[in-house]
Amino acid sequence: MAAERGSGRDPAYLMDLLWRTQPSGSRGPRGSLSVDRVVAAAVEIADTEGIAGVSMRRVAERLGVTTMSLYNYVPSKDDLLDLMFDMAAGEPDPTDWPDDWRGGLTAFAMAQRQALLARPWMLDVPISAPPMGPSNLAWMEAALSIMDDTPLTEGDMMGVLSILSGHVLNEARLQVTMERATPRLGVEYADWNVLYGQMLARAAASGSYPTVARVAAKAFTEEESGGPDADFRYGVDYVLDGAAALMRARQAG
Amino acid sequence: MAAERGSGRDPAYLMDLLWRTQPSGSRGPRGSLSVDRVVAAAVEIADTEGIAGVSMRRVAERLGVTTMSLYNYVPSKDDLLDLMFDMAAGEPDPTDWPDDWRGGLTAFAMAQRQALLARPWMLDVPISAPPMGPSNLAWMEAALSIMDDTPLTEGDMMGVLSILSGHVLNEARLQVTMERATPRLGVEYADWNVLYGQMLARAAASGSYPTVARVAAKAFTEEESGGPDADFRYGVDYVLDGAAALMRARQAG
DNA sequence: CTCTAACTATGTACACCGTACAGTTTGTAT
DNA sequence: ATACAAACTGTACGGTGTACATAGTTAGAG
Repeated sequence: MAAERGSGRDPAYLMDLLWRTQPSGSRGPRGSLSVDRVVAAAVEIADTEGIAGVSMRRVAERLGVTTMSLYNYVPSKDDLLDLMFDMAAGEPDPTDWPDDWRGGLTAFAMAQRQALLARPWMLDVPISAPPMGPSNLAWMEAALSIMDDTPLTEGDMMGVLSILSGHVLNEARLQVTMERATPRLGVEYADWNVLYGQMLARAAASGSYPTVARVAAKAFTEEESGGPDADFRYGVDYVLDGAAALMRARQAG
Repeated sequence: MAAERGSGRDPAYLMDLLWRTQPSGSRGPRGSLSVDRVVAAAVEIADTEGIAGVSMRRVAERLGVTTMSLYNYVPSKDDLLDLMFDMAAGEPDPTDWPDDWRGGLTAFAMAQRQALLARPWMLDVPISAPPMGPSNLAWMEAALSIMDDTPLTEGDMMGVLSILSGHVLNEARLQVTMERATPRLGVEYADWNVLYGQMLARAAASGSYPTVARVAAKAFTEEESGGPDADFRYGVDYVLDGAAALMRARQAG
C-alpha cells in the first residue's frame, strides 16, 4: 500500500514540493536534476516566450533530458506552474523601504507590482492552490511586519494585506492586458484610450449606458489621465487611507 | 486587399463580435448558426464540465456541426472565451437594490460575486482584452449610476468602482481556489484552515516568518473566522468606508 | 437568365500537447 | 554479490487548435 502520496493534487505533497522538503529515499541513483533546476528552466522559457512556450517537452529539451524524466521531479505540469509562480515571485528586499507603515506599505505594493510587471506571464498561470510557498510567505511577512507596530487587529492586518495586494494584482493584470491588446496601431501607451473611446462611442450611441458614457468620457478626457502608474498610486493611497482610518478607530476604541 | 480585418486580434473586430454588429454581407447562404448560439453552447458546456470541457470539437458536436464550421462565426478559441465571459456575466438586475449609494454598491458587489460563484469557470478564462462587452458595460452602468448623485469626482467614481470590483474578483478567486484545493479530506469548508495550519506550522518551524506565524495564528484561531462571506463583507465595508471619506473630502473642499 | 463572387460547411492533415506505460540502466543498502 | 528502488528512455494514445483544399449554396451583377 505504502500510502501512495504524491498524486499531485495532494496538498501536503505540493507543500513538500514548494518547500523542497521531499523525503528522498536514497536507494537508487541520485537524479541528475533537481526540482529547482526543472522549475528554473521552465521560468527561463516563460521569461523569453511567455507561458505558452512552456511545455514539458521544451523544458526537458532545455535540460538535455527526456520529457518523461521530468516527472521524477514534478508530478504534473499544473504543479510545475505553481512552483514557477513561487520561484518567479522571488523574495522582497525591504532594506530600502521607509520605516513608517505608510511608506513601507507603499514600497511593498510598488515592489510587488514591479515583480509582476517584470514577468507578465505570472498573471497567466492559473493558480491551483492558495499561496503557500516560501516566496509568497516572505512577501506576507514583509507586509505584516510593517503593520506590526500599528494599533491594527490581526484580522485588520490580514484584511488590509488582502485588499492591498489584491489591488496590486488587479492593476497589474489590467495593465498587462491593455499592453497586450494594444496592437501595433500607434505609438506609446495612449492607444488604449483610443480603444476605450471606440467602446464609449458605441455605448453612447446605444443610449443604454448614459452614465458610463458621461463619466468615462470625462474621466478619460481629463487631459492626460496620468497613465497606469497614477491609477496604481491612486488605489494604493485609497487603500492606505482606509488603513489609517482603521487605526484611528482602534486607538480611539 | 480588402482590408483583411478579422484576424481576431484586431480589437475593432472583437468589438463587432461582442456587440453582434458584424457586417454580414448577404451573398452566400445564410449560416445555420449564429455567434449567439455558438457562445451559448460553449457556456452550457462550461457550466457542466468547467472550462476544460470546452473545446472547439465539443462545441461543434453539441451543435451538430463540423468543428471547422465554428470558425465562420468565431475567429478563434480565445475570442470565443472572451465572448463566453461577457455572455456569462449577464446583466445585473438592480430593481431590488437599496436607493442609498452605500446600500446600492453593497448590493452591486454581492450580485457580482454571486454571478461569479454561480459560474466559477469564469475565473478560469484568461481575459485577453479589457472588459468592453455589453454585459460588462451594463454592470459598469449600474455601479456608476449609483454614485451619480454623490459628490464624487468622475475619476473617483472610476477608482471606487475599480477597487470594489477588483475586491469582488479577488475574493471570488480565492474562495473558488480554496474550494477546489480542498480535497475529500474532511467535510465542510473548514478544511482549508487545516491546510493553512500546516503551512503556518512550517513557517513557525523555520523561524523566518515570525510575524506571519503570530498574526495568522491569531487571525485563524479567533473562534470561527466567519468564513468567506464575512471576509467578503469586511472588504466591501472597507472599500465603501473609503468612498465615504472621499465624499466628505470632496464636499468640504 | 445566366454567371460569378461571396459565403457556408466539410474533411483531411499537421504540429503539438500532457502523460500512461513498459522496459532499461544505474547505484546504493543489505 | 544481490536485491531492489530510483532515474531515465522510448513509444504510444487520445486529445488540442486551426490551416488548407474542396464542394455546395445563394444572391446580386451583367
